[in-house]
Amino acid sequence: MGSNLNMAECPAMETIALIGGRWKVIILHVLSKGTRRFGEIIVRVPSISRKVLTEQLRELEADGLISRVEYKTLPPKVEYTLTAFGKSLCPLLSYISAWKRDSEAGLSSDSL
Amino acid sequence: MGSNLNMAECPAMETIALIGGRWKVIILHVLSKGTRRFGEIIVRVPSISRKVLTEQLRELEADGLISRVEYKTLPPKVEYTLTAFGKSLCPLLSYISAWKRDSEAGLSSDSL
DNA sequence: CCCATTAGTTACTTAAAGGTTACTACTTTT
DNA sequence: AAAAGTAGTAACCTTTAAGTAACTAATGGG
Repeated sequence: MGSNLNMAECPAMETIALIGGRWKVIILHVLSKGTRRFGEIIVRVPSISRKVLTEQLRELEADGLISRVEYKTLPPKVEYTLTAFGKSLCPLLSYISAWKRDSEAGLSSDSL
Repeated sequence: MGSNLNMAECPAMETIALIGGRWKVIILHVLSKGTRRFGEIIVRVPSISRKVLTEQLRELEADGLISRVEYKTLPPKVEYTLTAFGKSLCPLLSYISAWKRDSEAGLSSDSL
């Protein structure tokens, strides 16, 4: 408590807060391929529980990265889609992935 | 336990694991300006405790992002420096910051 | 009547992260 | 003798994240 001053001054930290959840990168990646239902997401994110998936989706929604549309059919159907804001994250995630793969290609990681 | 299969397949998640610690981005930012001693880092990272700073530095060192050099003088002196691998993160952090600032510039965030 | 289906929720437990306070080591300075 | 300075450690506590298992709602099908 009382240590969030830094956050406010550090855009990189705010971004990490947005995508730093245990499963958020994978969920975002799944949704980058298109709209998906709850059940479609869960089978594509191995070993996540329904409770945790629900939590992560709610947070992503609260942060404006995804939208949730509920159809009042039986059985229920809920669709999740990246918002424009969420889509704007995709190049960033690609960049992050690419950095990791490049670093594994051995350029500078064996300096120790 | 037993859910790390995904991590291994997701470079972006591995990167987040590297820089996702509560203070890592700030610490990396401080060190991007040059070699710093423990006491110099702590005054530049407001409200971090010595214990937590030590922990974060140890993790960054274990991940190969920074190096730690201890001088056996009195009083003690320890210097922390970004490795080449750590330096390779700087452009990525800039990119992440820039994305956040751009998104705040209002382009797509007001879609809700 | 009972089962399946979908998208959850509830209650509970465990693990990890973060934080506070006090203490240590060793030498120089007062 | 006591205090200052540096870089920590140790013991302990709190908060947050994550995970498990069982349960719900509403309806169609057998």
